[in-house]
Amino acid sequence: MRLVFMGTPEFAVASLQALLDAGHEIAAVYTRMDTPKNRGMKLLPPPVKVLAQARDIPVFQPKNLRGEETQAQLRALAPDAVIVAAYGRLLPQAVLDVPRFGCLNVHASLLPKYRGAAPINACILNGETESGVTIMQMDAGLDTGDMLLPAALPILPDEPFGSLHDRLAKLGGETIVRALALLERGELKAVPQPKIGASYAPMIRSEDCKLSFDLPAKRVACAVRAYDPQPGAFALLGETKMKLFGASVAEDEGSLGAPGQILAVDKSGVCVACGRGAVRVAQVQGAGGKRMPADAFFRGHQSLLNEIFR
RNA sequence: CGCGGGGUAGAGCAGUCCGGUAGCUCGUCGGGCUCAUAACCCGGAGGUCAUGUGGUUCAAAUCCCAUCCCCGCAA
Repeated sequence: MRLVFMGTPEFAVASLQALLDAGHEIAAVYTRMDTPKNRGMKLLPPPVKVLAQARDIPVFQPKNLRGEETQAQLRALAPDAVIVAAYGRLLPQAVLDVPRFGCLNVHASLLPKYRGAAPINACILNGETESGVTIMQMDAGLDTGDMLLPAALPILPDEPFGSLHDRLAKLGGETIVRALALLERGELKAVPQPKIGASYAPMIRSEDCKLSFDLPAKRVACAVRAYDPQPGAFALLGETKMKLFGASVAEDEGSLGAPGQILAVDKSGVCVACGRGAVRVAQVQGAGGKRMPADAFFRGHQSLLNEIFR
């Protein structure tokens, strides 16, 4: 099939790769503009652009898709379908109307749950045991279009965001390829999203990553995992901003100390008291430092052992 | 020229301001204790203090200069 692909981050790369591997013709790739990133504010291309250029696929990076010229350009590409995966831009109705089969979206949740920008994080934050991807027929709303093909995936015990992200990205690629095969045979059925059970997963703000040890251990552990490895859940230990990774529930019940108090450090990590129970955190990252095993960190920062996470 | 931290033993750090014997917590090796141990006790090995064979000095991990490398924040 002749396709146009729209996507930006690492999550979308897996889908683009899968479409290429499946032999689809990618007429062009739309992605967001290069943005200043990293040390020195270097201008970096989005991951999708890197892959597209490596395959000599034309890349377009319009500011948005509302312009008349941009839309004419898309029409000229004459795609059978537009595949969208984490593009980060809204598609106006004029764009949705261009392809014969419309625009299909790869969304990283089992709709109608977790519509929006950060479904994977929200899913882990809420302690879900199952997630998945949904191929959706896009409409003018935000992730409100008809469902075409869902694919579920169990979340592993203590699985961090990064791991689930990678597995969902892979599943997304497999599922969009499968969906297109069904579409070509006319076997893809559109099912409206149920009204009940819909939820919205907003973009992550940095303050969302601030941990509160007053919460039960289970919720603290979920919060750590939801932002592991990026951008990293954090708390203050003394004057130092500490990021925490690799959390699991150490004790489910009871009060073992003041919330945020360090109970023990060993090879498996640092054990921190919560409002109820305690969590074990395997790795930490101090201000200006790199991520390392908790026991290694505290070996060199023993005075911090008496501080309270807050 | 976005802001900032750092390079000292296998790991994580202190020492640098105020130059003067290379230190801490671990790991490792050997020995001891123990029914036993990831526990405890004793002992040992392991460092050109990133680089220059740079400058200052009687003397540089420490002060000055230059170069290389690493990392965090923010987006």
